[in-house]
Amino acid sequence: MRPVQRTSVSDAIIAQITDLIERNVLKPGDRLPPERELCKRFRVGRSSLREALRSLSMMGLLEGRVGEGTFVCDKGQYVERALQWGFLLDRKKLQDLSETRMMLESQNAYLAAERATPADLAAMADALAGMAEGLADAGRFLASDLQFHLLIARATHNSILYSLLETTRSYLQEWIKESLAEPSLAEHRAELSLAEHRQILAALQRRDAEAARQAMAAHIR
Amino acid sequence: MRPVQRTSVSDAIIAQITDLIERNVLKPGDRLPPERELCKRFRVGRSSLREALRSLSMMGLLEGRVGEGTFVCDKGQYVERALQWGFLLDRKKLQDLSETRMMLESQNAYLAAERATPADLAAMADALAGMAEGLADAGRFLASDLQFHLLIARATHNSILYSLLETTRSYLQEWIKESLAEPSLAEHRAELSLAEHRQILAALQRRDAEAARQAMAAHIR
DNA sequence: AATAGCTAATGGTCTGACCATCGGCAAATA
DNA sequence: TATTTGCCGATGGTCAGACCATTAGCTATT
Repeated sequence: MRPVQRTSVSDAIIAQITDLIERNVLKPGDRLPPERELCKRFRVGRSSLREALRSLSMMGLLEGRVGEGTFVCDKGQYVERALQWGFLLDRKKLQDLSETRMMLESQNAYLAAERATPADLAAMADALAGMAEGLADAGRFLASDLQFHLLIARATHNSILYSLLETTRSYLQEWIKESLAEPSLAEHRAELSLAEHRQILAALQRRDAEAARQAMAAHIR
Repeated sequence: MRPVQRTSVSDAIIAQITDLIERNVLKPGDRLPPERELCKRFRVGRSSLREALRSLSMMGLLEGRVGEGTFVCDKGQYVERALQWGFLLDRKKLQDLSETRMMLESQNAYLAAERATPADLAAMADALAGMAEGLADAGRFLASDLQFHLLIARATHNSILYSLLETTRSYLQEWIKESLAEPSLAEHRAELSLAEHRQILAALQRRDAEAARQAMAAHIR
């Protein structure tokens, strides 16, 4: 004998809808049928359906607009929502997350050195140029900085690694902002950061994987 | 003029409850008042309340047990769950996943070499013994194998890394099973695998992080 | 051609009801 | 006395129906 499988109606609906989104039957921007219609199709009450939709909204997969309908969010939104609960993180967890990110980034740099296409490298160079131009404009500098890191992840041509790094994106952004926060050191730090990024890019262009990894590790540290 | 803030009842409830948990007024294991009671306190309908509770359950903050009540989950599993949802969406790429796993495992070995406690190492030795005894018993061998890898992840004492590896585990378990499936090679492979595990453990015991990483990388490759 | 008003559709919320399950208690049983 | 059985109330899970606020799109007035 073994524990019987006890399924909840809402969970079943959640599973079905996420499956549809995964299989791309429901594409970002698509509108779902009205709730009352879904009730009839799923043969469930509106409460159960709404609990499911609410959970999916909370995860950033769906978005309900009064009077219009329920829509599929474009991918990537779910991460922001999820990490919006960041304030619940205790210190240990922040440390763990930071460590995980550093590991991901340095290893990404290693893989990127082996796999980056000329187009990838050109995009990174662009991002670096953006950082250089934005030395005085903190907002632009940060945006270019973030883009640079994401471009490296993309250059691994590994969707999982990219998605993992993107998951930590908002946390990453906050971290970058803080690291440049002190007004007195801002300029100096920015220049230092820029120099480090140039080292990373140089290693990538040389296809020197080990150097790229170490440069990235040093940069983040 | 600016867009007026339109607050949703469920969101307000979610905010209140998460706030209570954050301030530790609600501790893990605590039981919430019954739903009908909460309705009266919050002055809301049961639908809205349940949508809120359902979302919190989905995030791993609460857990509802029929006939008993609603309880606060222990040890925030929310981040892990968020990450889990994160890349649940674009699997399909076993190659990428496999590569990610190799990266995680080798890096885990590196960290574990620096941080494993004597108890961690002892547990790994036990798992290795289990593998040795299970050379003839495929099921037991695989179970010990899996446990060994999880123990390494645990030895990093980084909850995020552990949960990431555990998540990839379910996807790759089938694959591991198949890799040992060929009857002719089974014994040979198992012995080889055992030897490789011994090398990894030896490196961990020597606190040789680099060797541990390389041994793990070689093993998985 | 532009605006104001109307209408239907839709998500958001509330209420009341019924069901399945669980814990605890009392009665029946050994 | 100790154990089992059956029952009852509490609770989460589900359903159905209703009302409200908002939205888009159409219509008629200006």
